[in-house]
Amino acid sequence: MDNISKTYEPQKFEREIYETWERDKNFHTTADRDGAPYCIVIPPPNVTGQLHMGHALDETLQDILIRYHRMKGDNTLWMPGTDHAGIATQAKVEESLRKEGTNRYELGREKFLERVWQWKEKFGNRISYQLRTLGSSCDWERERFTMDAGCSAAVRKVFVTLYNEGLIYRGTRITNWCPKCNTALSDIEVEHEDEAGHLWHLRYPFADGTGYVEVATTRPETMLGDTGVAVHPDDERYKNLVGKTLILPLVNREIPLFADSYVDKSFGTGAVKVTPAHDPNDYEMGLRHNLEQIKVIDNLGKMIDVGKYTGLDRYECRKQIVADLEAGGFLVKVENHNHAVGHCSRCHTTVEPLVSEQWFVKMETLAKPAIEAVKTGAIKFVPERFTKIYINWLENIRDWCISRQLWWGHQIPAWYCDDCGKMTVSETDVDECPHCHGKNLRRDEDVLDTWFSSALWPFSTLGYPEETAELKKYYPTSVLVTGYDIIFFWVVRMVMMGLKFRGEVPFKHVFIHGLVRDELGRKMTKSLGNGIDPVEIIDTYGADSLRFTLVTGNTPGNDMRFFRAKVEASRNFANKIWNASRFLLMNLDGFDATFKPAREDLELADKWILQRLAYRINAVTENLDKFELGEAARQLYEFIWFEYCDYYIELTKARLYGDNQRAKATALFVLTTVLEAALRLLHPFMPFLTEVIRQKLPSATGSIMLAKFPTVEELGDLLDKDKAIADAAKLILNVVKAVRNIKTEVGIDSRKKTRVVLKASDAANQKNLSDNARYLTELAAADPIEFADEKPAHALSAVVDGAEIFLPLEGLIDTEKEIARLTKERDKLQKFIASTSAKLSNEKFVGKAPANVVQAEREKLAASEEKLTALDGRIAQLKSL
RNA sequence: GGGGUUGUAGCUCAGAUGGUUAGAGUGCCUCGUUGACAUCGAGGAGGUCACAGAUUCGAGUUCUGUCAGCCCCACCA
Repeated sequence: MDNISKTYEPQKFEREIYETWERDKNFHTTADRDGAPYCIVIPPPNVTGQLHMGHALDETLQDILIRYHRMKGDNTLWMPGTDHAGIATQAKVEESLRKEGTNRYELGREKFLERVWQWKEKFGNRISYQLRTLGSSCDWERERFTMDAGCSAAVRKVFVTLYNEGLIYRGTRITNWCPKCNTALSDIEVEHEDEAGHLWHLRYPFADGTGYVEVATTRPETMLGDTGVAVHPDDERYKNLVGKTLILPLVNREIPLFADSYVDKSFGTGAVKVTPAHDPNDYEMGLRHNLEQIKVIDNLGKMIDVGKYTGLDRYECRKQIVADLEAGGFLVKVENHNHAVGHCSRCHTTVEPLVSEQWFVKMETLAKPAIEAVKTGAIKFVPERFTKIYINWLENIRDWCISRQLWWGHQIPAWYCDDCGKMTVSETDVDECPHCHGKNLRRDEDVLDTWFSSALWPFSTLGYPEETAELKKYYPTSVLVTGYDIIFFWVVRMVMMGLKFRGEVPFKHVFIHGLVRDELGRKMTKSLGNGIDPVEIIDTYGADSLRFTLVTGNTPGNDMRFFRAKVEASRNFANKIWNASRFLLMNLDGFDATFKPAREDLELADKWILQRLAYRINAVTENLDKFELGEAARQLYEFIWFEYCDYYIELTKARLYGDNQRAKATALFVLTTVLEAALRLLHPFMPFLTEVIRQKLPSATGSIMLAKFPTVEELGDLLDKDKAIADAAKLILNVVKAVRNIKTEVGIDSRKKTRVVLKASDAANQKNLSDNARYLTELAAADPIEFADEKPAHALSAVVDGAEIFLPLEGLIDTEKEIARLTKERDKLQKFIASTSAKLSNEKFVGKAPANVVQAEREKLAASEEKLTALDGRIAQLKSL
């Protein structure tokens, strides 16, 4: 036997074990291998930085599913990789440039991209290291990156195809613009937040001097770009005024008063100033009424072409405009007004709607099949409630702005000819205009939204656009594991692209998890400084402890709170397993490992633990198949700690320390068999611990991660399914608990040997107790044990289903207290009997409830009445003393 | 404005298809180092399952409403 330390010390073996697995290529598979395909593509972590606790959860869930299926014999592939995360990574690198006192424009595009690639190398490696630390069994030989050659080829092919089919188009539109990131954004990259703002009421005079119209606005600075004022066509207040001309204050531009049913009569004054160049609604109205678009805010959020305001920041300009309006007598009043304001999801700057030329994906035709796929069940969400969120979003989708004015990303494959002015979109680079054969071509400088390449991830990683063996074998993948926060960003787009380009859904299940929050339930963020580094947790408690913590104590799809006390509990569980194994190994030392007991060698305890094992195998398997990973983990916790350690190990000690070699060998065999199976069941959750222990067991060969996942069938003859075994065990354990209880109530050490007198309720129970009396001695220090028909008067007592228990403890018995204790017990029982018999005398219950339920109630009642009689007799006896 | 979700022991949370005398971890109290484990063992206290109705023989579990918290979506200036 190896020396095995007294406590669980994961730092001593986790790294080495992972290296062994990787060296032995245990993570690797090939398409031609046997087994049903099981494939997960990793949600590629952003190369912006290192992994956080949310990633640790995501990867743990995936690794559990992957390891489970690999052990089940499936041809299992976990595709790893990382995402270039265009805007996010670029922002990080720009920030570090700022610290060096330079910027990307000074560096130039080429040099800047070199810097980003260096960044990518650094954090990409860090992420791989973290994934390994966590125990992730991904196929590293297949690691991918959203900007590698293969993914780039996929992006080009998809872009060109969609363009040729008219599903990608270029157009001038009003889009969300981040003045700080200096790029367009898609709708979902804008986060709306309620802000306390103001509603300014302004007077716009009529050109003919007949008075004025009062408008209300939350953004007075945009008035510089106003080209009209709109009212509702049915608004009586304005009906006769529509068509008149107004003079825009400060600017003195003539603008029309017109009617549009978009306007809400009940809001503000019922009159809206219209700024087509800087508000999406006004933009639409502007189109309907042929209004001029006057751009007064530039890409950086500064005012342009507006006289004395030119060059001012938009908020600075607001102050001045308000002051000038007030001075001119145009400001009527200012009200407080809360409203939703859009912010850039990356840098939190207030988004500025701007008119610009961008590339879009037409969503409607792509969205329809994506909705169908979920409605028909081709894709199933777990938990199911996310289906609704997904469908609802897709049914209200708008075109997707995919161009970004960034440098880091997939550059758009479009070229403009300076000679003929025509555009060419091509999969391969273009150096000659196909229209005029001119050579003066400029490539579109924009890059694609990072989610464009992510959308192709399930098939680009499997080889697309090549028709590879992997693509044939593993697509559609089995399950996508991700957080609910990126359903819109990523899941829907993968489904759309998968259906469009493969004709099949990209995955059959979407397993959604929640966020990992801090101890107080707050999001872990950099600004709060409340993030916990998974690697730090792993260093102190081990990866297995972290994994177990992340997967237990919450329900799929719900957020979880993370704190160290939880990890400590998991670590203690690991330590428990460690020590149970240590106990076994110490006893196994020098013993014949090839011994196999006959069925007759097994005693009650053995049969019982094997029954429990069979039960847990089923429970764990069923729960894993339902994605109830936490429940599966809980089953194992209970089995190992409460059944295997608390009872079974204790019940083998007499045999292990006794002289009967065959009995000892039998106990060791069952101990080993059950532990080994439990380790395999637990392996997906705690891969390192289970590997290191199993390798020390004499029976095991090879890595546990390639061993078969336990089945009830493998127990074969050892498993005795007789229900009498469970009943017998239940009686014994109930007596054990009762004896222990009495002892501690009167202050006797539960391990101090005490004489116990038993009175069984019938012959079967009597036999059971006497056959297994040794167990009572081992678990409750009942010694000697006697059987009697009479109730000893001077004794402490208890009643369980099937037996009365007496502890004749002369000198320790306070009769009054004993009566009180038993009376309390009696009253509780009486209450239960009252409610149960009421239930049973209710004809409706007996008539309508299922027969088995009624039968169960009858049995409970009978047992309780028997117990009550015994208790009453006992109390009477004590009172007569 | 629409949608989702949560409200169970001091704290963190489990409790499919309605039927247990409602559970775990942690914390608390009492006791315990005879050879797996004090990262432990034995025992105990602690909950009218947010509130009000409804359905049912029976509801923590289904439905409706109320209150409270959280989240997502949303172009009322």
